[in-house]
Amino acid sequence: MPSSLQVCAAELLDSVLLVMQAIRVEMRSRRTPDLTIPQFRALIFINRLPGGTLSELAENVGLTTPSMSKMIEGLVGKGLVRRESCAQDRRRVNLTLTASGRALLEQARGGSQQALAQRLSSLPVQERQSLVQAMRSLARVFSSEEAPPSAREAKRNVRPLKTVSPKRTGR
Amino acid sequence: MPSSLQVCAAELLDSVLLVMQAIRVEMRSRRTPDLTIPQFRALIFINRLPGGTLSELAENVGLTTPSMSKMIEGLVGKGLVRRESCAQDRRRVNLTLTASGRALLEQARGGSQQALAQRLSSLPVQERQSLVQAMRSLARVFSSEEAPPSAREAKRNVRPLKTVSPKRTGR
DNA sequence: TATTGTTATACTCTATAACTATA
DNA sequence: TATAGTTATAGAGTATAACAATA
Repeated sequence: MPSSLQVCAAELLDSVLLVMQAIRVEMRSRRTPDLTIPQFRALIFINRLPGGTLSELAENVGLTTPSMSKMIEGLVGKGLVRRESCAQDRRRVNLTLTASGRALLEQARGGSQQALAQRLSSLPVQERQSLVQAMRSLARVFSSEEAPPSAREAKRNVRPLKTVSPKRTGR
Repeated sequence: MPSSLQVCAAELLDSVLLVMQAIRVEMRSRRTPDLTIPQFRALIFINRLPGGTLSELAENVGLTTPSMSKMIEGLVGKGLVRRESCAQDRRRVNLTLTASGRALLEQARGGSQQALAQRLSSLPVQERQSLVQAMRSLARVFSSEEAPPSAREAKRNVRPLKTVSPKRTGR
């Protein structure tokens, strides 16, 4: 049944966009919108892999290294991230969260989680349990460190292949 | 079991962020990054509710009306959206997709869907079926037109309540 | 010479404030 | 007077290009 895969992907796409919107609304609704979503994702990454480098982070979040360097500069300035040059290779930097960074991450995550929980509360318990199982399947498939080859290649090679850069800036 | 709801929300949050990242990577990887994600979401909304107004769209996507006005100006310029003043109330505008707009939306959606399908292909069929069910539960809970009261109130009221606007611009 | 990260510069997105047109 | 949308202006985010420091 070849359509099953496409149907599944379509349903996933729709639902993820819907849920993501709820997360955005929640993040915007805070009195102090402490974090942008890219910053949120950066903190999540650093928290998950402390001591990672700028390049790794940039690739994961999907920014160029100059942009990420600037973002990190801001986060260091706010005391959320610690940036230390690596002992073995002094060109690199090691990124870790400060206590404030961890606290803010937990707060942001908690707020989003709370907003989702409110919506989910209207689901029957059984459906919630199924949902948890499904989310774990998703996490397994999407969190693999090696991204699908096509995506990675495309991401790396698309720019060099272009002869005239169409000035696609600022997302 | 009160923790179950929180666990569910936490799993959902993690997974949605992961999947969203895959979608972003895919959209960025195109030769011609035709649409930003906010533009993508605007087209989705207009497609779902043709004839909607600028304010409705802005609220749904989560932009101010001036920002949305500018975005629409661009989309109209590209021939993707049709903007007509409303007959009953000539202050309002009715937004609809052009044929090109629908085509581009389908293309963008298809690309994202394809990227997701590639990841999902490694899931056993049974897990995919469970996933589809779970996504339908999610869609049911998150697509309700009346957003949870707290979120809507927060969104509307937070700015007027502030005495000193902390210049939170540019997301 | 190659690689990691930063600085310089420019452009896009989005916001707030002020305005126009209509109700 | 209140409301829908636009225009004016400014700030934040991100990109490309050029550079500095280290390997």
